Amino acid sequence: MVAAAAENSVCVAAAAGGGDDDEQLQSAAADEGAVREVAQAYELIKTHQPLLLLLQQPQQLAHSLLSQALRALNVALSVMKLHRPQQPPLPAAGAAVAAAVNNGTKAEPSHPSPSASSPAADLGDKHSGIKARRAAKRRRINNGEDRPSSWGHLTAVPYEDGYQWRKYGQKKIQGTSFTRSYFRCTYRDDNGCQATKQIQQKDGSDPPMFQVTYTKEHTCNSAAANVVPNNARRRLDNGDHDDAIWSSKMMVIKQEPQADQLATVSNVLDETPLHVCQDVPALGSKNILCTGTDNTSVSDEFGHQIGQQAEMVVLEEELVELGADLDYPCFSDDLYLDLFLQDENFDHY
DNA sequence: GTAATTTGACCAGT
DNA sequence: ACTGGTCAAATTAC
Repeated sequence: MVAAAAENSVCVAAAAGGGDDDEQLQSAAADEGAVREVAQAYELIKTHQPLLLLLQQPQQLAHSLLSQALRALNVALSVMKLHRPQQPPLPAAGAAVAAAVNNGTKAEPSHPSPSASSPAADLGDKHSGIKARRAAKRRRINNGEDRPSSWGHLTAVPYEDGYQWRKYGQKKIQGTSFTRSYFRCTYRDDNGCQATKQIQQKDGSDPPMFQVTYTKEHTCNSAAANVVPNNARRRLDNGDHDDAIWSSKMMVIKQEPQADQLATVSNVLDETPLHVCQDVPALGSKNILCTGTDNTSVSDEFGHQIGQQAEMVVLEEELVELGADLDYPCFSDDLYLDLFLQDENFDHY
């Protein structure tokens, strides 16, 4: 949950071209979906927090986990809100979404209405054909026939999104050093779920960053069934990782064993119906979290020593400047937020 | 045997 | 013609 929530903190619109009406619509819809998902997770944890604090032992660990997860989600919402100030109102989002989005300034939709350009003006325009097609697409979008549903984010853990995917293709993309992998929902044939996902490794950094692009919403109920797909787990178990992406994943798992473990913990918190990672060591044996103000050295959920207390203060100030609501007393850094702050390309999305 | 991945081929859009 | 996305037969793993 923490990882997934933090991933969403760098959630961006996938349309890279920019400057087009359709892409603005897509971007708005993408952000809308991202905010909705984060808010849903936020509300879920918030609702179950009292119960978990009663049942989980040790309570301190449960408290730390929940606090960090809530904080990560809260920061993600704040950051998304900040970077999309002209986001149109959300249609049917929950109370958390409304509270989070309405907390700040809210402007009218930035994209012009379809009626902004008159049909008469389009006539005689040498680009009337293109405009007509765009208008037709807008009509399809408005009618729900061709709803824009492409969104993506930059992440170090491209496989851990709670859904099960089946790889159906891989391609070398022009101008990139790494192949792009294509996935579709495992339940496409069973449930007709049309969700697809593309994973493109962006660089060879440590950890490697991946651009993950989703298309179409899930219509199945496979969410959170597995943090790491079974097929990926199988391949990792076998040490079969010739593919650049698989090897990258292997690297992530090998270098950050706690990441996989934390995802498992998050799974438990999510009331996951199917829990497949029951062979991991006991929580107490791992340094998953290090929170609080007394620590001189701070670790992220992967166990990285990410800095001293003073650096945490600096990071917190940066977040406040970004508009994040750091209203959680158990503040600690996490890798993804760190990556977000370091991501110079973020503004381009 | 079943299910998932790999990879070259095919197709549509530009 | 080129490129990205998908298909499907072959291959691999359990």
